Amino acid sequence: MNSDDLEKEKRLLIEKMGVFFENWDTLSPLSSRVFALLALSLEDGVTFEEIKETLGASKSSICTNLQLLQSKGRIDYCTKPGDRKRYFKIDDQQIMTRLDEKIEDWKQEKILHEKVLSYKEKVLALNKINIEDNSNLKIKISYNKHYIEFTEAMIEDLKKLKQNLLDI
Amino acid sequence: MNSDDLEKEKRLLIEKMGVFFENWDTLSPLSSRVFALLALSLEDGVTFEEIKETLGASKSSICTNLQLLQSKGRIDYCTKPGDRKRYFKIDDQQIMTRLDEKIEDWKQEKILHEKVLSYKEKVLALNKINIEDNSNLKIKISYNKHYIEFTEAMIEDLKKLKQNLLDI
DNA sequence: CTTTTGGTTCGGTAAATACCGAACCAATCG
DNA sequence: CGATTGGTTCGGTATTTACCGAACCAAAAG
Repeated sequence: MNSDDLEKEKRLLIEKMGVFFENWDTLSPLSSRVFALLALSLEDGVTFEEIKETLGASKSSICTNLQLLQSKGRIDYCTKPGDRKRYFKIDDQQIMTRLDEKIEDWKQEKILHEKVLSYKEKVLALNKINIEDNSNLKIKISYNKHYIEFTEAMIEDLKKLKQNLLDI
Repeated sequence: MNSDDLEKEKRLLIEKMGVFFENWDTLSPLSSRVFALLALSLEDGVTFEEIKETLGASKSSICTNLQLLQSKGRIDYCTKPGDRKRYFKIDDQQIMTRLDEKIEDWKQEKILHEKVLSYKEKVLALNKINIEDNSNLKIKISYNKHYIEFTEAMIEDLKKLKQNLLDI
């Protein structure tokens, strides 16, 4: 295993992670590869120029995608005294940020399903349908309620995982 | 609350759920609204024609998106004896399917981070860097390891949630 | 105060995605 | 059998998204 092989492995990994994160975190292809590149770095940060060169993209695209990733809380940068360059790196908080986003998403899903349930109950009331008379309906409604419970459990689990991470 | 108000509430909900599921489950706008419509139905299924009319989309678009949702395991249909129409409905298994997909995603994320760690260790080895000499590096590497543990915990939690759902 | 460096902004193009209409097929009906 | 119903397929267009180049700005160096 020499330096060349490692460079190849790096490029391969950037590509693999790139494809994965595109869907996983809904990033543009380039954003995703920038993120991957930073995740692989052992330095204190990677410069604009180096990112541009390794990914072979234009200055402007790199810039926009760096801004995008920063605004999403996925990366940030630091500077070194007497050096105007920015050293981009993965945001230390990014996992937390993403966990918080996931929690928000599940909360949203829960709220929506509560609204679905409430809508269905209104329909039943308006049409004077007794749920007990129709086992199919009964199953549907109880399924809804179960799903809401499921989202609650999911949210609780995510909160616990978050707390575990904070405790490290 | 009359029938008209309910119809309005339904359309509003379809729109809200539509927007949400587009990102949540990476569906096309129309797919997402079809899914929402089916989720709100109290009947045993909704016909092609009714979906088309409520969503005001073309026959072909409805068709393609119904196929897409079926291939993703999000919806399916049943037929009624002596009736050629298909009655589309939410797939009973869809939550399971989605949970399984989530588990697969986290497994993938775990694998990728293991590869990142392995890559980093190779870089250190090649450059004969002792991690103990550099607290920054040490933190980075241990962060990686913690993250892998985190993905494991996440996967376990998801599996438990899945089992709970199966037990209902 | 000109030049260079590091990065941003904006207008435009290329590519991907979502949707549509028309032609089509297969099953049923008259 | 031809007509109708229920749904599919395919070619094309509109919209969105991703990216680029060129002009630009601000800080520092010469």
